[in-house]
Amino acid sequence: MPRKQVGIRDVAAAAGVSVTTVSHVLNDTPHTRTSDETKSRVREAAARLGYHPNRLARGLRTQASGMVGLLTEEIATTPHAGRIILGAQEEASRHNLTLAIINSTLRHDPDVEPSEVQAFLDRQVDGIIYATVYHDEVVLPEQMHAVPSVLIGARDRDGEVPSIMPDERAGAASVIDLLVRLGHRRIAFAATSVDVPATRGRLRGYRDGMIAAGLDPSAHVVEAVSEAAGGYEATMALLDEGRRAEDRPTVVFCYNDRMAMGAYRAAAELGLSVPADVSVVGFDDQAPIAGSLFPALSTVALPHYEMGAWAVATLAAMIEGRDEPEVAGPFPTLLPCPIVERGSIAVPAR
Amino acid sequence: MPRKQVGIRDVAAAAGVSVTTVSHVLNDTPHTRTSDETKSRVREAAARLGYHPNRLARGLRTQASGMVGLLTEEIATTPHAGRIILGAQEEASRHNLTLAIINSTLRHDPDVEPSEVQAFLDRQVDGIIYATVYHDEVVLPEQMHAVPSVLIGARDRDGEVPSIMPDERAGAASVIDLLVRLGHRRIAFAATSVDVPATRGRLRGYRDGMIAAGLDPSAHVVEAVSEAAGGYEATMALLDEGRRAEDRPTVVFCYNDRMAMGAYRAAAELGLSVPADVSVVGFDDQAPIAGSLFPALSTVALPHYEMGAWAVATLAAMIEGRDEPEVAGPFPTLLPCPIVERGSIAVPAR
DNA sequence: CTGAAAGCGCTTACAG
DNA sequence: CTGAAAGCGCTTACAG
Repeated sequence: MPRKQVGIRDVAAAAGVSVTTVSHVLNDTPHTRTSDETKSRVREAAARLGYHPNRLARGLRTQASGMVGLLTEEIATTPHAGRIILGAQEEASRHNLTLAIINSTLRHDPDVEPSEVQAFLDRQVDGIIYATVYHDEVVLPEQMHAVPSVLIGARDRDGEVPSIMPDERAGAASVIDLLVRLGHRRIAFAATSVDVPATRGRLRGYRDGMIAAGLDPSAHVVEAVSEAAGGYEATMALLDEGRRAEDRPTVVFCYNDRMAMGAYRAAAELGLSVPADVSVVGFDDQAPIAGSLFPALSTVALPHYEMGAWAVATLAAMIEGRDEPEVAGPFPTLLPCPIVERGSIAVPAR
Repeated sequence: MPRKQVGIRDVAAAAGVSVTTVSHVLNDTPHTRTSDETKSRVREAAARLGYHPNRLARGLRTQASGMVGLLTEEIATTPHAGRIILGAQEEASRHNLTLAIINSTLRHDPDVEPSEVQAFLDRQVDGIIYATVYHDEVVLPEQMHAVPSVLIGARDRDGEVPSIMPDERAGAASVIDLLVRLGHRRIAFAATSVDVPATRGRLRGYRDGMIAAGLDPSAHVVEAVSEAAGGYEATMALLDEGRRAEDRPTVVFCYNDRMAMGAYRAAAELGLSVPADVSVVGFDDQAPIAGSLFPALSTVALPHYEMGAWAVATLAAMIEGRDEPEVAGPFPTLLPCPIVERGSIAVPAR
């Protein structure tokens, strides 16, 4: 069934020229003159025979495989990994690169597994992306320096590798700014205690925003598990602990969308309407929650697609030896997390 | 920085043998005798130099790249694509294959884009997987027959290519069976009208189950959009349209988990408790909904990981020329959709 | 038991 | 303006 592949020699024979000429014409090799007549004969023959250069052979010869490797940490458990892959893949296509993927199992130590990097190097990838979401700082294995590398979601402990992270802190602060401008003053934060970059950044951003507005950054902060159940408990504690209505927070800003789901339920049980009685804000813009709640959840989006695309674009620049600004640092580059306004925010009742 | 790679010649020189011998030893070539002493000298030299064979060069020589290509339709919008990729990748690792990924844009016509297949063929992939979720039948481009190919989530119109799909129909029927055994009789189905394989299969399964139990398969079926809002409306219509409690369905089985989310809200607004007053069942086991609702949603899981793994395993068998049962057909192979029981089902109140 | 040599399908100095 | 030839790093008949 795999009928013999047509090679450059077949094209050369059909066009009555040498393989050298075919290569020059098809690749538009610079500093090479070929008569227009020969060129069109070659192109016509290539098209007629359905010739497609063997990228393996070309890669061996040029020492550039045209492949980049994406190592994702626990792709299965990170709901947004798909968008990182999508961004990386589409950017790769634009650079005529192919994306290879290896899933790395989640580890407690932040070190990248050398054997997984080696699998890519055996394939002669032109560059490697390591994408993590659970560590803020990782140690890269020696081999990773053999080719251009970039990091998504973490910082290289040795500071040598370009990296990019969402600016969770600024994203959280911008939420407070928006709420304050709407007239809110008693803005609660349902935090969580797991020690990952996201928890620290979002809490800091909340505090930044509160302080900038001259509000007490710790009056309305509670901690709970980062799931719907935790959001429920936190919201119950925040809204129901015998407070008079005029002391009650007018907004519950949740560490993530799952907690916001629990906040909705708590509000409903307390007979409070979202957003008329209490506004709710999430973080992650996690499908399908954000759009499936009623009212639809206002939240902060993570730039997953953009990080994937940035990683490949940066790699491409490094591979081509271009000195793009993103290659220069300082690292990590921080990407904005835009607020996605839906129906769960209103001006405070009083 | 990319210090010169060590090649097979370096190993040969270090071990004092020919490259032929190095190749034989490292690959355990059959029908080849090499003295144990030479073998260990070669292995030691390879280890000491950190030699890793160039897979590009080997692929060119053996005409087998060791890569399989996964073409996914609109990975970004299918929440479970990640698990297909994970299953495919882990199975690929087991076969010493590398997974390359290209995202295909969603089209209305069910034809695969030839240029995307060609991108893989240019890379000399040993096999191609096309994964779709929106079409039940696709037309494969001519080129796809150049290498072993398999289909996920759709059937090849020409019936030549092995394919696999979730058995949505049997999954839905098994839910009815479970509910009937618990004592339910008035089992409603919140259907949807979009014409994709999943909608038809699930509705058919519901009917199969109802008929098998001697129940009326159309008394409690309503249609709505396949989102939370549709589930809310459907459930409202089902539970509230002036029915007496003894006519009211005791279960709302929803086309998908998003609709089930809306069903919970409707029940809450009607003052009905899940599952004491009404049981709710979803379909998809879509993270993070199923586990974030309270009570946690009983639903039907889609075997995404398994389909990804099956695809690569089948491809590997075809590539190696083995006649595994899965290569024989008939197609499509149907994979079971297991029920995931959580807290949203109870025995009916009366 | 071991090795010299051809060749996979390209690109690229280099020569004419 | 065009082509002969070397070589990328391997594997594999084939010979000894």
